[in-house]
Amino acid sequence: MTAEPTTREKLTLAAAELFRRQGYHATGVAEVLALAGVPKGSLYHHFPDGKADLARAAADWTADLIARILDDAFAPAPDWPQGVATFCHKLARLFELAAEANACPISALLFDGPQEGGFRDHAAALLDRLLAHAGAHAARLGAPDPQEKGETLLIAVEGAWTLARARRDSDVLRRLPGRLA
Amino acid sequence: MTAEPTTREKLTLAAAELFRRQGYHATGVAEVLALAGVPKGSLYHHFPDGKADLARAAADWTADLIARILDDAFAPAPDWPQGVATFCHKLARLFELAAEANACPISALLFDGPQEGGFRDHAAALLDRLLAHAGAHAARLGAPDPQEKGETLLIAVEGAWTLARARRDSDVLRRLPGRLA
DNA sequence: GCACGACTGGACCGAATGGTCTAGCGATTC
DNA sequence: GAATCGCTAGACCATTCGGTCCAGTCGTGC
Repeated sequence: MTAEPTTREKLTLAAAELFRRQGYHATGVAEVLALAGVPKGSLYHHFPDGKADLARAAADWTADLIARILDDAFAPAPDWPQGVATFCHKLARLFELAAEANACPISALLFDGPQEGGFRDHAAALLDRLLAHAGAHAARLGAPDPQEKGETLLIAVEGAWTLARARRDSDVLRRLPGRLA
Repeated sequence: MTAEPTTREKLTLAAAELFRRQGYHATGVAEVLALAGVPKGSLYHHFPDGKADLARAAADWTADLIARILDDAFAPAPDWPQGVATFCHKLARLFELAAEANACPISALLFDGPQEGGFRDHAAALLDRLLAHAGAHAARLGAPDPQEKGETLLIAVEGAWTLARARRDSDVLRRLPGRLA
């Protein structure tokens, strides 16, 4: 059974959703609260540093999400190219879920955040972990130059998402595997 | 001789700079004013719609800048791959100019803007013009499938800039031509 | 059933934001 | 040299922002 999400989870999810759609600075704390259905007091109980804490939690949650999608795509794949294909399709579906104004989860959540407090370094570390994750899958599947393969995938996905966003069409993401071959 | 920039130009430049570094929403009008060295009244004289107008002007200016760099790189190139190499190197230099927290000019200025008033569509149109521009160079240089070539270049540049930003190192951009080959 | 601590609920606050308004400056024209 | 007009200058304003604070509530251990 799905347990009722805790207040902390509700806040993290709402923040991740809104920060991705509108960006960190364009989103008010009140909006997050409204979407989560949680009063202000609770936020500052669970996240003493307020909005900045929320950004960190949302970034962590999103990095986990991407890592999970990465695993789901590559674990059953017979080789690297097929894993890439599955991964891109999964991302395309993720793109389509949020029809309006959906920035790339990775860049939006990792780079639009509080300017102080080492958020930037934290985000860079998360990205490096994702890169290593992708590289590990490439190595496991026997792809040559796995590190580079992972980097290329991430670069391509990042760029393709931007284009898809501009066009409001996931097609670029869907056709990315062909372009990478 | 270089003419003294007009107030309008000073404001546009300052806005483009700050919006790119920090994002639209994270930048206050006062900051733009301070960097431009212009009082508030002048802003609302030249840009009646205030910050939103500023975003449009900054986006236009940036799109022109990228188009100019594109032309500078591809005009003297003997073939497409060499043009790509030059273009990437020029972008890497642009990256290094703003040492701190520099988002990709394209995505930052085109996608982080006012939510109302068709800014999004305007930005999408600018991006399409850039794509067409790149495609035209590819066609002129006799590259096969020029439209696709242009798209691939833009996707790669967009993604590579993101990675470069995370690492604060333009290396990814510099080595992009090799990756594309 | 009482005491306690974790958590919720929301009124409240100072600061900062984007935007308005009007007085005045300086060049150009008659 | 007076009138005009494009533009500058910055005081001022309403609103919204993120954040604080404390009274109340609920579940748990005694």
